[in-house]
Amino acid sequence: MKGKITREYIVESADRLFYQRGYEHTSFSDIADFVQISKGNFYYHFKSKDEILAAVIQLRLENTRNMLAKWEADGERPEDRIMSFIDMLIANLADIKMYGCPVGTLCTELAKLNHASRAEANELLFLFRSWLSRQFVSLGLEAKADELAMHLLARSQGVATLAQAFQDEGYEGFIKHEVEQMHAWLSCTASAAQSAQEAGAGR
Amino acid sequence: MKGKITREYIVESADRLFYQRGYEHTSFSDIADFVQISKGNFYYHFKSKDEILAAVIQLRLENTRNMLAKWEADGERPEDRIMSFIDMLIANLADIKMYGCPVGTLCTELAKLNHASRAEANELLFLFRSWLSRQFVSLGLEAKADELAMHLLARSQGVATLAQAFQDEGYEGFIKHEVEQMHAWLSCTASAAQSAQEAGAGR
DNA sequence: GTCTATATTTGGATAGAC
DNA sequence: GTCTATCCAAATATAGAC
Repeated sequence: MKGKITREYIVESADRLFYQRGYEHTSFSDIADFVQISKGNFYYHFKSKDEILAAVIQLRLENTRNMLAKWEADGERPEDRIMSFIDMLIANLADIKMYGCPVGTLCTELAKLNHASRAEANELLFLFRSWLSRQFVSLGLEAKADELAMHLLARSQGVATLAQAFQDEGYEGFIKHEVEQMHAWLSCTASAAQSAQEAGAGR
Repeated sequence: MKGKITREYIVESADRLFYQRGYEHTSFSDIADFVQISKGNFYYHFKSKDEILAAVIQLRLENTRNMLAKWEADGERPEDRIMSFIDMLIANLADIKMYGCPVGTLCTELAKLNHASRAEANELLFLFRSWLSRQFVSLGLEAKADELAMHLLARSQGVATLAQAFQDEGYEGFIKHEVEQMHAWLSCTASAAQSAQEAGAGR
């Protein structure tokens, strides 16, 4: 069962390295060095670099699904659940400043490479989009749910991009400020939805 | 003076290729093939790949400065000028769907590569930021000008990222819808600034 | 200024011993 | 399952002829 462990360790390391350095800029040797195995052994576990990328994306998909399920279980109201999404920017502040959003930067890179795994990477984004969309539906905003989901997703992507580019040249507290604004936007959207529903019920 | 022309042609071609395929993923041969010169000749004009990237960034900086100056000259009110920025998303719709934002994607890539020219690429983003900031100052929003500039910049970056990732899977008219919302946000911000100023003047 | 030819290095990938 | 040794292709870069 040693193989299982090594394989997992490779995937986790590659995940981290791809995030920090980018997929193309991370070589087999980089991963092998990090995991401290020989390149030959590496190929016992993965036949190609594409294959390891596919494994990394599968791992991320799984982790993301678990995270979304947890948010779903933990958040009482839909607003609370959406808040979990927004607050990711704060929870991962340090990493985002250094390496951007792991999902967005991967999708951007694979798009330029025209890589075979591009669609799977986009599925990561889509997971967030459809999850957010469902939350907005729960808020009673069926008609605009997907629009609102895309809007919020776009804003968090934009914040991550600028946070990484400017790092500490961004005005102090840029991310926190944007997060606060997203909170405000969400409260506004949620309460508007509620009064619309009450008005509908009162008719 | 043939050299001047060739050099310029190389830089323009590299600019385009770096945008479409990414910097690291574009090889010398790719550029040489595109320009239809030999690799040997290539090195007469540029000693290294880093050097050509630097030239490409300088070209983009120059083009950006010219564009901003034109917007400045053409737009009557500050709102109109800011609108020019927002409408870039529409003007470059097709390219953005295919390749994302040329500035954002370059900054993201160079950040991961930890590339020497990273700071110069960021300067491109900074050009937009400080220009937008000045427009908000003209609107009478000195105190919040940089915040508002960063906010708008982030939103346009986010829209570009999602537009590229989802391409036609995004709901129909995603970019246009977001642009409309940015217009609305801008009108709202501008008129609030105006009434604040009038209230101040009326005191 | 432009070419062909070639050197150098790196990264992806394989063979075969242990 | 892991290693060493090696191959191959691609990419950066140089030398020298025209």
